[in-house]
Amino acid sequence: MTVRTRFAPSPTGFLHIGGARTALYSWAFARRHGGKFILRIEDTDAERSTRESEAAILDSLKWLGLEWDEGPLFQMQRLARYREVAERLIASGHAYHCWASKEELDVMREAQRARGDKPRYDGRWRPERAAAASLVPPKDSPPVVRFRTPEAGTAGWNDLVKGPIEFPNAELDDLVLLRADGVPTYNFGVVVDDLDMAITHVIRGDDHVNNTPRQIHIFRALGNALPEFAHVPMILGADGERLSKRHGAVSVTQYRDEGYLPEALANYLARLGWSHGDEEMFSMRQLVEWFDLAHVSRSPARFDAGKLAWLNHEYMKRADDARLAALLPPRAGPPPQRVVALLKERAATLRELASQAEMFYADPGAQSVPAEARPALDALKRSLEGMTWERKSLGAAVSAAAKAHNLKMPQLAMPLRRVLTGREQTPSIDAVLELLGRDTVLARISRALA
RNA sequence: GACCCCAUCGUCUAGAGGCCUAGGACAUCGCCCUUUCACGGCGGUAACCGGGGUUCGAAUCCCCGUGGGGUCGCCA
Repeated sequence: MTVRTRFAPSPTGFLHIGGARTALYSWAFARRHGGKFILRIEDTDAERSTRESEAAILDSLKWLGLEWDEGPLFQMQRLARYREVAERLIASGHAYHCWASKEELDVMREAQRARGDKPRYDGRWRPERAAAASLVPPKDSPPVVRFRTPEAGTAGWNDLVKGPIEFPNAELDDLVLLRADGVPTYNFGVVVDDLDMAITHVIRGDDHVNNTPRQIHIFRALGNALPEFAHVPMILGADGERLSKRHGAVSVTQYRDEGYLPEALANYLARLGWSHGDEEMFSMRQLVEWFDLAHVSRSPARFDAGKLAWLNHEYMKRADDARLAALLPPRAGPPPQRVVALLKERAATLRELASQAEMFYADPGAQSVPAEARPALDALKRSLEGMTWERKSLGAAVSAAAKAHNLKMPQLAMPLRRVLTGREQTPSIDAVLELLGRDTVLARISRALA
């Protein structure tokens, strides 16, 4: 049997890093086993689903390199199928119509809560109970379809990351399968789709653990074997709270926009909650080779922006100059590729790289020079005028000028940095001179000396 | 509150009864390199939540506490 996994986001917002990691694991697992990774869009929440979110999610997945083999498949295009399956469940006695209004249910839950009970549907429209209570279906309002959940016994499975999990059925109630308008609810859509798509391994967030027993009952009622389930823990903020906007960037697109490299984010996310011994840096290729559910952590992990930045920096240092240059905003001046070669080692993100690159593109304006450095700077200027414009000799010229005027290297190099770039923190001075070019260098020194 | 799950350095983790006087990485601290800032090199501080068992032996198994997270919708 070939492995088939899926990622099933609802298009109600950007792709969060938690979702991205789930998708990554799901993808890696499929690839690892030579299976298929399928994308499904759970757009049954008409209120909140948007095309923009859908596009953002697909973009994020592609950017991370998570290519899917089938889909995207849209639930709203499968309404007839859900209705058909619901009818089957009604026919077999596993589901029934319910006319309880939302107001009525609110009152019921309120009363349960007041009594200290867990709020849940009481099964009042189960056919036998409705008959016993002489309930009559109202003519004007169409019913929803509810699932008849077993009242005794338990539902359990062997979770591929958490191990055996079991819920008493008494904890569950009769959930809605189909709304009055025929749109399926989450738990029903998932089961029908996972069945139709022949999903073998359901890898999803921890927040779905409680839905699993309900889905198991539906799978069984439909007479089907269960897929394997694997619930991966949540990602929490640095403070241990559920990740939210106030923790800073939480969406994949935000990280992209802030200048992170996709392979770095993917690597970080993969490592956050999964391990292969002590490996910290690995390619997607290696991830696919190594990935296994057994080494996914069972407890939630805190997101560490500092470590992500470190990893990104590592990838930046190793990245191809031309590639990084192409990712920077275009500027007129020294060849971006050479600027990148000089700076990538000192920038943790593309954003930082771009801002540092400005030292080679923006005119720093007039800079003052300490009196003690003026004679040496003037001498340097003269020797620069006719010399070969090559890094090694440029460096020699600077140190010669400093020595001739009894200055320590920093006493000349620092003012020179300021004059040329407006900054005191730059790559080595000879490299700066070379890249800036003779005309610019001479013009700026003259201006400073004037 | 009920139910479910979890628990190793500040953080991410290695660890599947003896290999652990608990390893790695980020962060942090110190030293070295150095014309600045970085990079790099070397070194340090730092953890098995608590209590009971089981065992010749427990970070690893069991129980109870405690703590954390998740879920209790015609939202996914």
